[in-house]
Amino acid sequence: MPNKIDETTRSQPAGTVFLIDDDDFILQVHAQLLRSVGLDVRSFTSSADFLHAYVSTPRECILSDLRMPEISGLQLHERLIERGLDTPIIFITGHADVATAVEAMRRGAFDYVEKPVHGQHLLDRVYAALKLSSERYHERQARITREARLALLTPQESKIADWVVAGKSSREIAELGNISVRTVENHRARIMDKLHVTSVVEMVRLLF
Amino acid sequence: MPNKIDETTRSQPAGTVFLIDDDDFILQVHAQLLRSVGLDVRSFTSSADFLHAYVSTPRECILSDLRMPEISGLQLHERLIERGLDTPIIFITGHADVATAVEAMRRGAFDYVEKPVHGQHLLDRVYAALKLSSERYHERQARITREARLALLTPQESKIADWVVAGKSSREIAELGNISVRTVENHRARIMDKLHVTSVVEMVRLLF
DNA sequence: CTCCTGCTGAGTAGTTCTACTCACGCGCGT
DNA sequence: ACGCGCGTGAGTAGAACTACTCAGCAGGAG
Repeated sequence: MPNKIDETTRSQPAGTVFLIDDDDFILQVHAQLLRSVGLDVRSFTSSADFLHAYVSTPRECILSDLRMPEISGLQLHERLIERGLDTPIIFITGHADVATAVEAMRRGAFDYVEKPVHGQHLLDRVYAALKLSSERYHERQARITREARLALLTPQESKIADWVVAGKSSREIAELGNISVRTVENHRARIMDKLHVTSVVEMVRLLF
Repeated sequence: MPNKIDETTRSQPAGTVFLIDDDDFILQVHAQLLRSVGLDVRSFTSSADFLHAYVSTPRECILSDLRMPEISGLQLHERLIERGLDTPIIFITGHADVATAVEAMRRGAFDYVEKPVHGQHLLDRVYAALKLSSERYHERQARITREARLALLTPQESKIADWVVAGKSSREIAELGNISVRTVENHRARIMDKLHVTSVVEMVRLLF
């Protein structure tokens, strides 16, 4: 029946690799390697080009040269972090020094590979990076959902929600907030409604 | 009144540094630097000596040479990981190569410093490592407490506890376990008692 | 065999939560 | 001025949970 695999299904187990290198030849060699195993490859000859075109996907990683004109690999990494992005990034370099390598790793680079690159080794690292990316994507999605729900709450409601999650009973909350128990119960009902939960336990699991 | 500061209070804000280097001179230089800022320093001339004497403390880190006879720094790190220990480890090395450095960082080393060592820089990294150690210590303590509580539960009780945390009501649990609602309620009471919690919310926060 | 623990079940009573409904006052924007 | 969102409060009813007590039965340890 399914003679046509849709985009989502196809890109899910594979993934996207953003390739950045100022050397066109290297770019093509790496692209070919990655494409040969079914990965979606996007090539860029400069950090600026990449930063301009980059749109986050659910399962991705960055494979970047370290030494490049204008925006170096480390600077690129910094820019991404500034944007709040935690896409796994693998650096490839020919002329490596220990200090730079350690600095890159300390700042959270996923890996640091020296040229000449060994094909299978690179693929292994790329797959590991993609796996991490996928995990982070799902965490992020969960967080976004949670925050969207929280945003629906009025200030008073979220204050009361915090107390509920802290384990306070309606009566205790009433005392803490100098309001009646009935009002607390009304707020609780509205909170549960807005958060789409049916019990306190679900609510705690969502907000804790 | 408190003219005598007890051991706990004194070692809390400072911390312990385990120093490992096969070069006695280096060992003494580093020890002096660290002791000058009030840190508790334990020196070892080999990984084996250290591994034999090592007892975990709440706030500590390891400062180890990388290249040593018999058990190298990387191997030492591996042994620690095998033992389930995540003590922050800072490697110091004179003859560094990028591959080793990256490998060490990838495996979770806290930092990797090249000789000659800049005093203040090293101290900064040591303090950061101690901070991480302290955080992990508290997390670990919390986990141990939780597991100790869980161990008190009988098999049936922990099964029911899981269902409660999953948001099931007593009636639902009764159906799932083919037992009466009253029995579930009895188990719940005993569970809350054993876990030292006074509400379902506390229980969820403890076990989730 | 007897004792102890774990699992099961129930009675009773009280507290707490949930699900509805309705209502008043305040401030804000049209 | 009017509507609307927000916070406040309440009535009613039922469901769910908590806190005690008691008790039978199976299985393992002594």
